[in-house]
Amino acid sequence: MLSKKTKYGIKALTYLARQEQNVPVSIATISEMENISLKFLESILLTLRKSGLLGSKKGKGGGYYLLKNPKDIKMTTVMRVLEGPIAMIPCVSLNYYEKCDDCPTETECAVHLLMIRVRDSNLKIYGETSLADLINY
Amino acid sequence: MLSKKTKYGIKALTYLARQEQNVPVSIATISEMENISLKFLESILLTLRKSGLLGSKKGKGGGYYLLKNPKDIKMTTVMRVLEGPIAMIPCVSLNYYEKCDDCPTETECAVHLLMIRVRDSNLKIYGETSLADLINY
DNA sequence: TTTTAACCCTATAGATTTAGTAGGGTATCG
DNA sequence: CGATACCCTACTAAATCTATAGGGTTAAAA
Repeated sequence: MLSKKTKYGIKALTYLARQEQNVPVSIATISEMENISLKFLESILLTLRKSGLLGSKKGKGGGYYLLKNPKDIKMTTVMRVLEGPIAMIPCVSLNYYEKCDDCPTETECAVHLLMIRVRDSNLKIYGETSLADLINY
Repeated sequence: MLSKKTKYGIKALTYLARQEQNVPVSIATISEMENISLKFLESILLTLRKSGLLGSKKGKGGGYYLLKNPKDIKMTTVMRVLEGPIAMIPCVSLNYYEKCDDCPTETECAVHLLMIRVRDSNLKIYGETSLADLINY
């Protein structure tokens, strides 16, 4: 299951991507427009800023804004920042690999084999989808 | 992330699928061979039996066995039984659909759009992979 | 018929993760 | 200076996961 954190994070990013000019938008505005709890959203946007996807401006007229063009923000990055590894199991993760305790040889593991297929297919989708692709409805 | 329950369940199913004859195999045997906690495995096999994938035989010489040919057991079924919905979010689930609280119109939701793509691609993989496909390593 | 192997089933508990909430601190603009 | 808005840490309630406990039932073999 996708966490609310990821869901809200993507909604916030697309809200910012839809702005005509790239001026700062306050947490409060995004919170209202997208129906997201203000304090929860605050912590999500903080994560996105620390990851390098968003910039922020403090004080009156401040808020968050995208640091890159929406078409240059791949969902692979967004998902890794918000949801964590794209692989469904550590033994097939490219960035967070970890051996299974219970498998003597992972090439013989059915789960391993299946999850490699799932990982590759999901990586393909996230890799060829950008923020810009998600706002053209 | 894939739960241990699903992981162990798939490993148990493939263990049964690898048997030459379809004779009952005890929980204890599978537990030892696949390094899975006996009691945890017991509850997983119970789930698989109740879902109609496995049959069981009580008493001495008893155990669990597949009710169908491995090539006729699609991973779509296995995943739904063990892990639950294949969709990553209820608003794109075919079998467990639920509307999001925060979305006025879901056709305009970026998350919805993205997760439909992910769901379809995963459904395709699970649909064209059978238990038999996973034991040919 | 008694013993033993093996599944049946419910309840519970500890650990972890999720989804927030609280509350004060800091920077900026007018 | 004071209002606005982000910064950051800590905490908590609820849910989920990963088992474990323990007794009950069935069936085959001695």
